[in-house]
Amino acid sequence: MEGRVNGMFKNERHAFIMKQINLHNKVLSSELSNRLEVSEDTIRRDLAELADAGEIIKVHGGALSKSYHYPIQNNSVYAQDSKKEIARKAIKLIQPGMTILTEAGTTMLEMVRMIPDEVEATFFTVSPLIALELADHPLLTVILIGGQIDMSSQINIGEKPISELADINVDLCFLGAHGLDSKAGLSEVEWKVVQVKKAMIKSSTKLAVITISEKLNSILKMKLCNPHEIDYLITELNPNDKRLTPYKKNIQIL
Amino acid sequence: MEGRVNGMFKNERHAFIMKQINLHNKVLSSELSNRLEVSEDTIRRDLAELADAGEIIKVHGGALSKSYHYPIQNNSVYAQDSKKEIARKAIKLIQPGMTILTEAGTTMLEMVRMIPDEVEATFFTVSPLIALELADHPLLTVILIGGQIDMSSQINIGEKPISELADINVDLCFLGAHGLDSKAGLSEVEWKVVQVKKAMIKSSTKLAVITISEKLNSILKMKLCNPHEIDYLITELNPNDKRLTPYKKNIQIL
DNA sequence: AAAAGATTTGCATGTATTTGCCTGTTTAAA
DNA sequence: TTTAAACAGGCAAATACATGCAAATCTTTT
Repeated sequence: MEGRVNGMFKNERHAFIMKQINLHNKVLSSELSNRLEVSEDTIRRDLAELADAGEIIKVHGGALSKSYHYPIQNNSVYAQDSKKEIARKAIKLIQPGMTILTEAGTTMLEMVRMIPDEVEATFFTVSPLIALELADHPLLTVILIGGQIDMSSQINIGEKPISELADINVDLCFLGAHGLDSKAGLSEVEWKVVQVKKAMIKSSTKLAVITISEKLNSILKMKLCNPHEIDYLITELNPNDKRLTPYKKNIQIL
Repeated sequence: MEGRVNGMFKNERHAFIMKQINLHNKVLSSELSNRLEVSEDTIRRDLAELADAGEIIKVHGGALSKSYHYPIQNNSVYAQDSKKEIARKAIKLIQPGMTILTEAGTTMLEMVRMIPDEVEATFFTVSPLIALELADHPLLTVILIGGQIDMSSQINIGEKPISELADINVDLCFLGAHGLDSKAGLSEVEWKVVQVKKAMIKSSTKLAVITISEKLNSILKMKLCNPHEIDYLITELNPNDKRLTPYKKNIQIL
């Protein structure tokens, strides 16, 4: 029927797939099909060939790295759809040329994955995982703020990131919420994490808080910031949902 | 029938094709045929000649730059086993309480995965992926040296990591080798990467070079360090293998 | 300068690859 | 169990390819 749709050779596709697999240790046929703009059949054949060559391990729906082991276990799918919806809203805040600061978390990861390839912006982040995912986007400049890795929060903590954050000034900061209350504002559990996030807030002109509705109206031990310091609140709910009413006073709901 | 349509000789076409390939990393037969106003047969013959001469890599529908495909595909079954063997040797260098600096690369990743859980040490790294993998080990302290992510090398580059590296002092540095020669020492392709790796070497008391034997006896554009600056050389070969003899003068072979 | 030889190129023929679509089947999750 | 997604295999179309050949051009020789 047709030889090659766009200008990508089979070899290039294979190379791309291998790169993705080396990076993420897994690929989904559907995603590849989308990204490379070829049919799923073609991707299936590609994966079959690579698997035949012993380069990857084929599984139902995609393929895995031959030496897989990876710190990303995305098995709590319960809120997957919500997170996608949140991500969709959050991406609208990203304007071309912006400088953006993000933290870690599955919602953030979901958002980062949904950023279109055409977006051009500069991202700072304290999360290695987010940084790697961002770096997949061709037009993004990604700057990882180093430090000691804290596995429970998946971000870099300590003195170094805090002082580095003090030196930057970004347009927009995306934070997840562990605790969020209309009166008490953002709160956290861990002191070390709070220190870093406070520094993140201080470095940013605007603050967007991203969270699933479950986390609303909860107050945790460590206070992070007041409600009026938050500029945008993004949840999976409709902005007019009455659960969001208490927040409307200070915050723009998306 | 007709020899040359317009005023372009075969050599000129070849030169043009090489220019295009160096510029875009790939060419399409159809495009070239259009652009140069010759038949696709002629282009095919041109590409075949250039491929025979080893200048390019021919693929169905066009050709790719040699350097494009080179660094990507090194995941044969054999190489995988070699990397495990290398990793086993490298781990023996890790003593409890040590401070260690590592770069990126699949061999490094393999090594990091094989580190036993009981090992207690401090790791610095410029690779987000390695950092995440290291952070899986309960007793390791992992410090990620931040900076702008360079996707081709998978490490953080730029001024920041270099100045940060200047502030630390570690017992042992693990480097992979892109080019290694008994007389010329370590070499690299990319300037930006060289800068970071030089800083890594400077911060370290001992230097261990990790590489599969394929990479031995190769010299690349950018020099990284002299052979006598290398303390350990780790390959998948038996230390008594004669291919390693030239290196024994300056370096301890594991 | 003319003839002979070599090279280069386009064309025609038949073959091979690549790819999307179609069918029905298997698989995995709700 | 039911249902949607993923799969395998076959088919058809569009290219891409290899080969042989003849014409045009270039090179060498006479």
